[in-house]
Amino acid sequence: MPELPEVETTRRGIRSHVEGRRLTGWEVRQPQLRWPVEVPAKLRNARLLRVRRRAKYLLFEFDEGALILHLGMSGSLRIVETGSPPGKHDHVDLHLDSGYTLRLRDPRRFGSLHYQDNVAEQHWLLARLGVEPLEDDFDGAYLHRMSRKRKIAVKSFLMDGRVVVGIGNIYANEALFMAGIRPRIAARRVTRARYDLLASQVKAVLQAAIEEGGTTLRDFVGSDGRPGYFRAELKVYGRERLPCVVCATPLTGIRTGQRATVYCRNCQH
DNA sequence: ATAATCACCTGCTCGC
DNA sequence: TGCGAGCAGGTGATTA
Repeated sequence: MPELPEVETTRRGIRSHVEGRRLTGWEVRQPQLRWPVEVPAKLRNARLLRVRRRAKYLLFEFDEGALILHLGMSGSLRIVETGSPPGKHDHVDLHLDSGYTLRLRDPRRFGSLHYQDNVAEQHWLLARLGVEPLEDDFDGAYLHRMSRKRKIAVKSFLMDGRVVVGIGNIYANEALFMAGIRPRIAARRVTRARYDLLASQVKAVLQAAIEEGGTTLRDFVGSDGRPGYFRAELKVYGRERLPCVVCATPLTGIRTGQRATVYCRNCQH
């Protein structure tokens, strides 16, 4: 489940292989991802200037527009030699003038590939997104201000992409644990001071995961292309009924808004 | 307007 | 051993 750190790790892993290259062609073997795959004909021989990230989207910028890629739940990118045989779930190939191909694999097909002329952020998928969690405008004051009328669980609030992007289920659980906040508390009832702590813990856990991805980053050439998932560092996610790493109390597993939620009833209030 | 639910899709685990 | 059921999860669309 690529979350923001995994997407960022992917970006760093592939950028040196694609930036500055021309797109010589492509193959779309399965056009039905979450939305129909878009690769306009005018991109042939276009130069890929750079790869950026916005939320969990990877933006491949060309002179006149950008391809907008989302890895969904099961997507991954790898760099392969052009002509190497695709696997069952290798849905899209982008051929580069280096003799290599950027290959998208996505077994569950929750990912997407769109094209947007000019600035990628003008695309409807990106237009209403909230702030980036690692930028300075994401802080306790922002969370406090945005939550004043919100009755939803603070965990659901934290995962609302119109508020702040890139915080999926795994890191929402982790950040709330680190901040000592119970996931089901109404967002509007969390104090400014506690939002200060929550914002800083969100940054810390995402940054740590990105650095972990950097250290465990596999070679994106010829490998399976999947960055590490920070598994060893997770303190609550996937650990229901196991002892809390701080106080040894068995962790509580619940569901908030259809999502698996794990917390420590002793450490989080 | 906000909140809750649904839908998309496949691989994997589980119980029988 | 085989098989259906349930689950996982990002996020836009739909319903309440």
